[in-house]
Amino acid sequence: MNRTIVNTISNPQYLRLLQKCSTMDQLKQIHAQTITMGLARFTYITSKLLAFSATSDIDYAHTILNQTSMPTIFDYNSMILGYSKTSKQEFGILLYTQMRNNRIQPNARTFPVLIKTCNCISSLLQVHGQIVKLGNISDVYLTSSLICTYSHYKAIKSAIQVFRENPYKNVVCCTSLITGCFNNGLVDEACKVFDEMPERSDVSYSAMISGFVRNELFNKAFDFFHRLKNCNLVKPNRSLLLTILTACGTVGALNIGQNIHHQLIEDSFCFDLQFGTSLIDFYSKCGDIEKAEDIFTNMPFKDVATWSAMVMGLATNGKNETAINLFEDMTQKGPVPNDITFIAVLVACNHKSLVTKAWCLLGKMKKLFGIQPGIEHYGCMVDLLARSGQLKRAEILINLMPMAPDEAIWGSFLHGCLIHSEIFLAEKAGKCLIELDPCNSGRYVVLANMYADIGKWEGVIGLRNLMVERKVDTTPGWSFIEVDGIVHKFFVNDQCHPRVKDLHKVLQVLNNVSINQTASGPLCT
DNA sequence: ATAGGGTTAG
Repeated sequence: MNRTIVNTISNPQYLRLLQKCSTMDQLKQIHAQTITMGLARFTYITSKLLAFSATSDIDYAHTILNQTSMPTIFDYNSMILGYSKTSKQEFGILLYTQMRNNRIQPNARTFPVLIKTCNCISSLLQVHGQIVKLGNISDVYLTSSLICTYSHYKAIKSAIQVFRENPYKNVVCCTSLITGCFNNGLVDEACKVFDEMPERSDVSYSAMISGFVRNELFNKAFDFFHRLKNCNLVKPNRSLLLTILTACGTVGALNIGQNIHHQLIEDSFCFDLQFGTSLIDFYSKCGDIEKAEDIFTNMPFKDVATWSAMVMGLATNGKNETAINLFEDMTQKGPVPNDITFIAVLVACNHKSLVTKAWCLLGKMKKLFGIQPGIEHYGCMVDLLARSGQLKRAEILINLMPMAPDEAIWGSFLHGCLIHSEIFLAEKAGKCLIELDPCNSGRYVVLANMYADIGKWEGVIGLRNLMVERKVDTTPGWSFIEVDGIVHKFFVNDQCHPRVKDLHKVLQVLNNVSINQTASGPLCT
C-alpha cells in the first residue's frame, strides 16, 4: 500500500479502505501504518481494526486489545463475538469478567454475543443471572438469543418461560421459539405460537415447514407449503424451497418436487449451486437417476456437496461403478473430497461388496486427505464386512473403533448376522441394540423374530415380557407414497385406505410378476 | 461512525 495515501486520507476514507481489505495480511499492513502515522490514538480506528480481526484471527485481535490502553465496550463486544466463533468459547466469559473488573458497563449488545459463547447450560444460566441482576438491558435481540440457546440445550421450558415473561418480543422471537419447540418435539406448542403470532415472515413459514419435516410430519409440511402459496402474503424464499425439496426427496414426493423444479426453471434458478445440488439429491432419492445425472452434467458450477450428492445418488441407485469412477474423476479434476464424499463412495463399495476397495479408500481418506474417519465411515465398513459374511472382522472393527458403537453400527452388524444365519452373534448384537434404544419396539421385534425362526420360544416370551415391563410403544411399522401432492401413509395390516381393495389387487399382480421374490409377506397394505 | 437474533442442500 502507498504510504502517502494513508498519510493524507481522512478518517472516513480510512474506514472505507479498511472495509475493502479482505485478508489478514492486508489488515496487518494497515495496522502497522496506523501506528506509524499516529492514527492509533483514534480509538474508533483501532476498534475497527480489532473488530475486523476478531472474526478472522482472534489471537491477533487479542494482541490489539492488549495494546489498547483504554478498551471500550465496543472492543469487548467484538472480542467476545470473536471468541464465540472459535473453539475457545470459555474465553468469552473470562473477557466479560475482565471487563467488569475494569468497571466497564455492558450494553444491550454485550449479552447476545456473550450468550453465543455459552457452550453448556450452566454457563447460560450464569449469563442469564447477570442479565437479570443488571436489569434494564433487555431488547428483542436478547430475548431471541436466550430462546434459541435455551432450546439448543434442550431447556425448552426455560425458553418458553423467557418468551412468556419477556415484554420485548417480535417476529424473530416467535420464530426462534417455534424452531426451539420443533427441535424439542413440541409440535403442538410450535403450532400454537405460529397461530398466535401478530405477524409472520417468510422465515416463520420456513421454520414451520422445516420443523414439520424434522418431526417427520410431511403431510403437514406440504399443507403449509400450499397454504403459504395460496395466501400470497409471503413469497417462498430460497431456503424454504430447499427445505421443501428435501422433504420431497425424503418421502419420494415426485410431483411436488417436479413442480418446484419447473418453478426454479421459470425463475432462472435451476443452475444455482444449492438448488442444483438439492435437485440431484431429490431426483436420486425418487429413483430418477438419469434426471439427476442430467442436472449434474449441466451445472456450470459444482462444489464438493454437488459431487458428493451425485456420488451418493449413483451409489444408492445401483450404479456403483459409475459412482466410484465419478469419485476418481473428482480426485483428479474436482473439488477436494470431504468426510461426506467418503461416506458416499463407501456406500458405493458396500452395494457391490468391494471390501478391498473400501479399505483402500479408508486409508486414503486418512493419509491423503487428512480426514479422520467418523462413526458413519466405520458404520459403512461394518455394514460392508457384515453383508459380505466377514462377521468376525466386523466385530473386531467394532471393538477397535475409537468411539463407542451406536445403533446404526449394531443394526448393520445384526443385519449381516441374520443374512448369514450367525445366531450367536446376532443375539449379542440384538441385545446391545435393545439396550442402546430401549424405547424402539422394532429392535425387540427383530430379535424376537430371530428367536421364533429357530424355535427358541422362551426367548420370544422373555422379550415380550421385557417390552411390557418397559412399556415400549408398539406402534406398527408404516410406509408412505405421494400421489398428486398427497402423501398416503400405510400401516402394517392397515385396512383404512378408501381404495384398499384396488391396492390389494395391484399388490397381487406385483407379487405374481416377481416369482423369484423371497420377501416374507406383503410389503404394505 | 465501530458490535447482536430466527429458516438453509450432502
